[in-house]
Amino acid sequence: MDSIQVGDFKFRLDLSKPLYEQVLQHIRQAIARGDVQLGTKLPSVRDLAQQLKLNPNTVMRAYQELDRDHLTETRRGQGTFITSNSETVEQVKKALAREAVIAFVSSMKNLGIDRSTTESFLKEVTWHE
Amino acid sequence: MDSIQVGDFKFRLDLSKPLYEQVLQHIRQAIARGDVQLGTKLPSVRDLAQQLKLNPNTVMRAYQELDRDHLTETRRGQGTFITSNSETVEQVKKALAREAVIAFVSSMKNLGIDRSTTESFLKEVTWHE
DNA sequence: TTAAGTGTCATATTTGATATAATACACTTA
DNA sequence: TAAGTGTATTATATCAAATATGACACTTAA
Repeated sequence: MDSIQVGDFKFRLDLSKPLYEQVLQHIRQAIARGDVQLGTKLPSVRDLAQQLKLNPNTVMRAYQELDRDHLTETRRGQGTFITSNSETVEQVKKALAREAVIAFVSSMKNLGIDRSTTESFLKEVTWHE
Repeated sequence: MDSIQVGDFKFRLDLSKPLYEQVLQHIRQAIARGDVQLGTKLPSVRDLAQQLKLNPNTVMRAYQELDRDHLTETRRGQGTFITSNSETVEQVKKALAREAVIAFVSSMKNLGIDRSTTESFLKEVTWHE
């Protein structure tokens, strides 16, 4: 259990990818899953940085990308808040799902694996929700 | 069409990932797909490097990883040859497919998307072989 | 008004993986 | 022997990521 709980969010960081990207993904997924209430405030840049032992700039980069996707809104002097627009969340969620599907299908096709075989592979996976 | 044909292999390199990794993937996928005959010789390290305008060390790194997976065998002074063991190829192919499936399922679960919804997404994809 | 907490910006520096450059060595084959 | 193989070594260059540090503008509550 090398994951860190900060507010409503759980983070598990490693060296496989850029840290700012991992922070971004964790928060984005929490929002997409509905693990956090819409409209609530994210931890402050400095807070999160301190708790994750990261540089504030690294956290800020993640927050700015969330803003770009309109998953968050930043109010100067107040903080960064999760959007209250559930439709935006739904759109982003679908977009991310689509990306994942495209990447997956591409991988399988690159291996020369056809549709039905891919579906078979998928059926073999035990799916703990 | 910014892809380069070298022997039986087609390469399309970009800046999204390490070059040695892309070279590795292209060759690995060609073998897995059965696009190249088992037992045949890969382009020499120097040849491939020259044609792809890469450093020989970069190509060598890709070749060494292929060797590690036993997809190729290197004979000193002769070159690097694709394995003749079709079972090995089949194993690697399955392993790569499994990896892709695992990663995909993980992504979908991280988004809070269940199995049946995932299957629906998959059905929406047009699958040109 | 003030102080603390917010996001933001700018600049410089460090770090680590990637890639290149240039040689050299050992082996095989024609 | 010469040309073609893979391999190893050392040095250097490059670039994105991450850090360090300090400053600024705004909001809120004391």
